[in-house]
Amino acid sequence: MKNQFIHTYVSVDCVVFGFDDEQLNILLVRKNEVNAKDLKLPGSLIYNEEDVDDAANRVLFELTGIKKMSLRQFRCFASPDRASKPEDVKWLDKEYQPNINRLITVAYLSLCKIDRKLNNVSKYKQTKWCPLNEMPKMPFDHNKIVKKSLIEIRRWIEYDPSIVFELLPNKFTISQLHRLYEAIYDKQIDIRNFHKKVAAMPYVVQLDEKQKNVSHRAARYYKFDKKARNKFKANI
Amino acid sequence: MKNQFIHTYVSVDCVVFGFDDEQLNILLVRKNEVNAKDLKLPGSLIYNEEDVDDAANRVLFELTGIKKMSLRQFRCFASPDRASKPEDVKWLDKEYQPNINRLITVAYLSLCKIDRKLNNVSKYKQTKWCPLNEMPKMPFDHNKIVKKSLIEIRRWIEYDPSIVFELLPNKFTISQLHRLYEAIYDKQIDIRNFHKKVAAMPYVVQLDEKQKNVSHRAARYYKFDKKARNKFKANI
DNA sequence: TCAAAAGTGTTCGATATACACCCATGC
DNA sequence: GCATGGGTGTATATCGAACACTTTTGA
Repeated sequence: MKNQFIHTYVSVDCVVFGFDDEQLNILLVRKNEVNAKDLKLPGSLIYNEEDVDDAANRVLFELTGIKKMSLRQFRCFASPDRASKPEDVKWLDKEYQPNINRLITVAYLSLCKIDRKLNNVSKYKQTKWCPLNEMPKMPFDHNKIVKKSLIEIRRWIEYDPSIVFELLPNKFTISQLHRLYEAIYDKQIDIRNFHKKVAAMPYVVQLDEKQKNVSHRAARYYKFDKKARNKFKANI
Repeated sequence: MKNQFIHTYVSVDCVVFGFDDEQLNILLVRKNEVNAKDLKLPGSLIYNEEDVDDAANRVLFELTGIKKMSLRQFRCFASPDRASKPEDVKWLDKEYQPNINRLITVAYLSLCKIDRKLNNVSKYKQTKWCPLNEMPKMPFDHNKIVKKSLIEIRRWIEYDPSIVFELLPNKFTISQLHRLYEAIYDKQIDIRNFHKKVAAMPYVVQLDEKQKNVSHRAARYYKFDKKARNKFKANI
């Protein structure tokens, strides 16, 4: 047995984005009491007969109860010292087993409606939607992963603009969609140009329904039409 | 020791693109005689104290003698059966050690001038630039990796158009650059519009030199100016 | 009637596309 | 002189950016 080659555990970590009508949030979890204050990205070691994509799907299913969430692998993080801080080693000891000297992780992006009822009870002591600008200090290199994920989510949306609707309720107003775009790109977007842009999306369809009991002109609701999206995609 | 979690070796595999003035090529290698006919992607298991990026740099350095080649991680391939074909297991036995039951790999893109003298002697029995449309059947999931890499290289170039110059000689003609773009995007590009496009790149600068001994009007040479590129980038 | 957010068009500049002929060179 | 590839300009369409006022509703 040559010893110079790494022989290691591999994990997945998921950066799950949500949108609270004001800003992007990321779903963090706390699993046990070792470091009571430490929230982290949801993740897991991967099993023997499991692909990394399947492991990410499993983690997300345990969190949300959704079988096949949209997800996108974006990077393997493998710095030799990413799991070497004493508190992180301690956490690994307790959560998995002692003597995990090194841990490689594969990071995933995913999107989730923020009002989705989560499987709080089963696996996690706590789950928390955390606004992007209030990220706590997290264990391992999770802060670095979140930072990189912001670049990737923009690239993902550029590649497939229709995924943003996974961040919105089934019916939404143009205004909500507008705020979402502003949050993602972190800049102001002219509302008139934005209306035109949305009008050019055949997969955003107007509903008959309007807002009720709002102290201003009621906004129309829209929905995302998946079939129209697929037809539209096929034409490009 | 819980047994259900994967405990595995991790490798890197590099898809190195080159351009032969007609089409894109990929650099394949053959390391030993076990499967004498099998060319594969250059790669290596990663060492104990090594990051994956460093491992990819090491593989590329051993191939080309270049210390810091441009490279880009694009995906972790971890299907449980990717290294389970008998001939692949046999290869791992011989090349590394027996009983590697599973192998996860992290795939990288890189670019190399095709006339670069390679370190043929040292490590590889054979290295070969292989045109994209003549890819042989390769071991593991290397054919799948190459397929995915084609999508990624376009995304990379869109993100940073100036990397294409790593595929061309230090001095090149517009015509060469034109053929390269056509090969990358696999479509015809109008030459007049292309000239305009190049003229708008401040980092592509005309040289005084022209082609010699060609049986047609001699083309001007151009070079890529890295400093101008960086200044240009900073302005965006 | 006031506050608050919804909804709506036009103009301009930049960028991408389509398209055809003359030029320089070696043989 | 001819075959081969090099080099050039103009017109049109498309897309994104800038910009301000009227409408609807509840309080």
